Amino acid sequence: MSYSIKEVANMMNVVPSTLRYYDSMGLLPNIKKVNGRRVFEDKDFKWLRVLNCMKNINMPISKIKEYVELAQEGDSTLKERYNMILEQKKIIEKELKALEDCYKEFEYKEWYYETAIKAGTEKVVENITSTLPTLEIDKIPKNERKDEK
Amino acid sequence: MSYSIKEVANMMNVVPSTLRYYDSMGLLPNIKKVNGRRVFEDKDFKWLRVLNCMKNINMPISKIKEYVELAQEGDSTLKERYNMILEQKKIIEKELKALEDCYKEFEYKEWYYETAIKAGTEKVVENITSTLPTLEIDKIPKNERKDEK
DNA sequence: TATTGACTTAAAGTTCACTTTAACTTGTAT
DNA sequence: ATACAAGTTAAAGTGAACTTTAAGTCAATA
Repeated sequence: MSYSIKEVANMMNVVPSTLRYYDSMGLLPNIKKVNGRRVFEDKDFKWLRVLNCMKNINMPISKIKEYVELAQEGDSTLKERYNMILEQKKIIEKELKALEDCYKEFEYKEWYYETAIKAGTEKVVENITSTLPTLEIDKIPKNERKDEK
Repeated sequence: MSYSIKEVANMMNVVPSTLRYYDSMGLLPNIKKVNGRRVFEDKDFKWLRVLNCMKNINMPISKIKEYVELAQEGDSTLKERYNMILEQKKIIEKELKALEDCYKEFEYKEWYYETAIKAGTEKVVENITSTLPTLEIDKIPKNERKDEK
């Protein structure tokens, strides 16, 4: 099967011009062209899935491009790519942790507003909040902070 | 206890000018000023934690500002704020799901490169990948896709 | 044959979230 | 007294990731 740029854009939940932009940045190597038009084939989706994933974790285009270029060079770059994957995995782990902490904060806020709405005022709830556990902001270790010298 | 802008910036892992920018955008209401200088107090950290959290989930500044303005208006906006929280909770849930799927993809990639490096070539692994489960990109329901008409 | 619709490129424009700069004020240390 | 460090504002600058525009190509249909 083959797919037009519009079809693939729909699958990835972006507009066609975004895919053209990615292509112009070198993120879509080896895409077939027929009469000057991009034709996506089943084999391309293996990479599109990874690309979609890299975009989801806000990996910068420059970094994705770097990965693409290494992949183009073949087996000699296996270790480098492996290391990139390990590094990104760590970044995802951090992001997941941050998101989970935020989720907890929002779960608390949900309860906060439910309680406040029942009482008709948040004055009541505000006093309870003082017993909240400390959150991410308090847990950032000194040595990981910016602007320290 | 009171804290300078630099101290608070360190705690939030940003630079002072970022906090000044947030302030200029209305994200830091009711911050005390002494001799024209911002002085952060313990009571401010309740909001700073929430702000930190909202930034973590990439909530746009305009939306955060909206929330701040509602909070400034007092109890009459409790329901509106409650709904914003519920909406954001849903967004976090989606983001968490996407991140988890990406994590799986990267776990697979880790195995992929470990196998390829052992074999000295990725040719061997490429054949195995065909049996991989489909990922997020294939699961996006038609009606949630952009550019459809 | 003419029109329509989906594509193409190159280049300019937009948005967002900072970041930097320049000129200035204030409190503390020498 | 003077210099320094750390803060201040307003305004201009930056970088990333698109998005739009303008002008054109091509294949299928009226």
